[in-house]
Amino acid sequence: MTTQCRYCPLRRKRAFLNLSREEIEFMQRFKTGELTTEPGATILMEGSSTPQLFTVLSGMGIRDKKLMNGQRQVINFVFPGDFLGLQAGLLGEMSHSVEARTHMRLCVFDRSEVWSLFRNHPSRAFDITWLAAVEEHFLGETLATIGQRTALQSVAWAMVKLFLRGRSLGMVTNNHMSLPFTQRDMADALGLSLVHTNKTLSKLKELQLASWADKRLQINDLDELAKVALTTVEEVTPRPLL
Amino acid sequence: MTTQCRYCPLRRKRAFLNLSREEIEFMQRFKTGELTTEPGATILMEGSSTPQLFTVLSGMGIRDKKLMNGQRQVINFVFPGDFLGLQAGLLGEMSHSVEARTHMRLCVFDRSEVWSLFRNHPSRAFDITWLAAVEEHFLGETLATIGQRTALQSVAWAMVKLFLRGRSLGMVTNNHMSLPFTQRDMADALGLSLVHTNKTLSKLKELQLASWADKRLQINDLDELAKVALTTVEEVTPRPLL
DNA sequence: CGATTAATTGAACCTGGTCAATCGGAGTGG
DNA sequence: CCACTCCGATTGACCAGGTTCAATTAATCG
Repeated sequence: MTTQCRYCPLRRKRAFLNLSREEIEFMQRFKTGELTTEPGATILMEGSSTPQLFTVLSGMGIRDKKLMNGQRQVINFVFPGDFLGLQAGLLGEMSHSVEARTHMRLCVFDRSEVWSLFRNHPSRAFDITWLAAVEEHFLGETLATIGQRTALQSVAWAMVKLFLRGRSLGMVTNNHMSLPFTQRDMADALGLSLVHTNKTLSKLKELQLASWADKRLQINDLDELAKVALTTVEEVTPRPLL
Repeated sequence: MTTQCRYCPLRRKRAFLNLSREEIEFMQRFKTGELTTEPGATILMEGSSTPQLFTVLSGMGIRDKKLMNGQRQVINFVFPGDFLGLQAGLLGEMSHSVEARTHMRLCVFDRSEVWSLFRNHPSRAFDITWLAAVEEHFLGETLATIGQRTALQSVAWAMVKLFLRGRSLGMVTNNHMSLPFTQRDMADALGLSLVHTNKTLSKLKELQLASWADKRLQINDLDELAKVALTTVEEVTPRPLL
């Protein structure tokens, strides 16, 4: 028994734009089921072409890709509300994998319906493109981070971004939020070595800016952290939810 | 007097998918003019919200963004057929700038018509999303490059990608193509220093794999270069042209 | 001809990587 | 309940890929 879209708990969060009743009903027909996965599970595999698209209902994960010498690049971190599989849906093949890092619940859509969505529901098509543009925007920022920021700036930047994203989803209590990744995940996301990532985290803790232990992130001074990260604190703009 | 879409010289190249006559006529109505720029000109500015979208008819450029300490990250290189301004068109604001590196001719579209495009022409809307997905794919690869590849691998990778892109556009003659960027552009694209980029280029030349001088790129051994770059030689898939 | 921009080269230095060992917690089997 | 094993986190020592500084060359331009 799957949740009705109209009762979807995500829709109420201020991180997401509201849909009209009619739009919600359409998404309900688009939806073909729900998927539940355990931590560590691979939801989408690089190079594969799955018949499904997903929206994350709860839980967190990572997108990553591997190069032929075995190294790994974490593309970004997956949060509730994220739309997965656009690449497979449009290009026919995923360019990265998606792995669960916690228990996850996913809303499942049928890839073959994407075209009918474009044909019959331009506003939803627009939303998909909107999400793709946001993703592109974010990847550009990440590129600038890995390419230009120092290790300390990079780690600080990642923490600011993760924290703001979490806050927009109501996951923050008392400057704390759950961050169920490993230091290796973070290292591979920032193009740093595991060892140096660890030492950099120690330094941020020592500076009393932020600490991350036992899968929990605590931010002590967001503004100062952002300053170190060469960025500014900006609320995440509400996004469409599919 | 601007070119009629139906006579657009780009459409004939095998890098692009064919459109039906009806689709071409629609694009003709969507098109509002042409823009010509000189090398160095800024076509779109980071943070601005321009009323225009562009398709590159000829010439090359770069997309880049600056961080608050003055450093610059080149996001990628702009080729004929590229669609510019999607971010401003959808998100209302560009997250990066676009600068011309040669004389350029651009096809101009009106941003306010984007919505009508989604409403009335789902196949074109689909194409826009397709392009956004390709862009996302490419940025992921770039991320893996900057994050995981060594300097030699990175520069080799960039050359392979640029060469393949150029070849798909018919810009290659005898393993040569025009590459009107500076070493600084390349350095900022790969997150390397100018000096080290220069030395790495020397090494690739010394290895008889590729050389780049006087704005011309010459590839001597594409397969071997790709091997150094930890990648494979894959033809660029034909893309929609807007 | 001076001024500016891009490319090139050498040398010193340092951020961050590699290697290696240890620790602590969670799970597992005896 | 303890021994054993894994895995992630942590720390120190050493090292190198790549940065920074600095100087020179070459080409273009008013």
